[in-house]
Amino acid sequence: MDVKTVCLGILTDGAASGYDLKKHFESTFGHFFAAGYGSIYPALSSLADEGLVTCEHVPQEGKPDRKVYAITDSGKAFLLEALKDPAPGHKVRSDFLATMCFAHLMPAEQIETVLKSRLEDVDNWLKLIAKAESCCFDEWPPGMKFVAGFGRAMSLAMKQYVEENGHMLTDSGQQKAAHG
Amino acid sequence: MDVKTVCLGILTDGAASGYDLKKHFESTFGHFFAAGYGSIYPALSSLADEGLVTCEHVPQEGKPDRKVYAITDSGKAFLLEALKDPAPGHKVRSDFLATMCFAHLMPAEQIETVLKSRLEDVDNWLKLIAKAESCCFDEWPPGMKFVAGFGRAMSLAMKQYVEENGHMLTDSGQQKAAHG
DNA sequence: GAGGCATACTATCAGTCCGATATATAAAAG
DNA sequence: CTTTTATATATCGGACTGATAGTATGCCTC
Repeated sequence: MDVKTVCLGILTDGAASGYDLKKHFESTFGHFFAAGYGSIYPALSSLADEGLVTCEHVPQEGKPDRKVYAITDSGKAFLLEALKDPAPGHKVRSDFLATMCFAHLMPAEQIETVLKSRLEDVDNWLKLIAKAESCCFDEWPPGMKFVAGFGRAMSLAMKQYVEENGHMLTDSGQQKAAHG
Repeated sequence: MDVKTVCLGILTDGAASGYDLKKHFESTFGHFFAAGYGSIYPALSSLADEGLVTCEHVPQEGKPDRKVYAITDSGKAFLLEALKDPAPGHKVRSDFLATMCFAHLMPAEQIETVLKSRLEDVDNWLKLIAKAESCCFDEWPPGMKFVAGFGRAMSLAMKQYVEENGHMLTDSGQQKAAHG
């Protein structure tokens, strides 16, 4: 499942520009599938080349043309085929956990800063999910509701774990010993 | 935090070959920071070029030389500098959730296959974490214990959410309607 | 009314990473 | 006797990330 395929999926909900797609990624997909302009624009060009989407140029005053992309029948067929993967992956890439593995090499103060920033980050995700739900929940297909709930459940679990176990990293160790 | 930096961190625990590092990534780091040979070997070459690690060639009969890498003082300094990032990220890239967003385009049977495979995957992670703990828990620094517990907490939360909410995706919808 | 910032819209590029693949040997399993 | 598993190395194309860049409008503040 690459960015191209996800763009195609979003387009099943209506035509959109690259800019629109980016906002969609930020608001709804951000917590589990990030994509920036550097992925989206090449993806759309490539989809258009392959005939999976059409591109309509909408001139605007003073701004660059809006390029509005719409999915085609062969695009829909391609998407349904891509959705047949029986075991789609779920990967985590955590600089946070990689850093914490080496907590014994860090001063306690630095560790606390990192834990705090993680909790702030989680709160931002929770707010983002709540915001997305408050605006569109009733219109969402069941899948989007499932995914939003998933994001909330994982965020809450992370928050709870960090709050209850963060002390492991700063209690009793070289850090405290060096202190007293 | 790139693969290079994590390799450097692992080498603080003793000299190792690229092959050893790969096993380390699989057993302990796998659930939050995956890396394959395609990342590890170039990382080690580059670290050696920069003088952050040394490389000792150990000849072996019938097999290619073992190249054993050890961290240098400037390597340690580089690592401590890298660990100063106050807000290291934690990213999820989930083909699973991306697929579920479009569950309304999929037959119920396919959805159930996907959910089942996710639960199996979670169980594998749990087993992997338990195995790593059973062998090394007492020797681990606090950071590794924290990280293993984190992995378990998140895996259990995911399992629970999928088990309790998976029905949302197959109950009441085009799928059931088309059925009856 | 000048400066700064947000919003709207496009796009590219270097660096990095991922997955598959290739090569070679040997022991263990079937 | 053939396949699998383990030990070890390494490369390559394609994909993705994060930063950067350009251009125009409008809003707020000093």
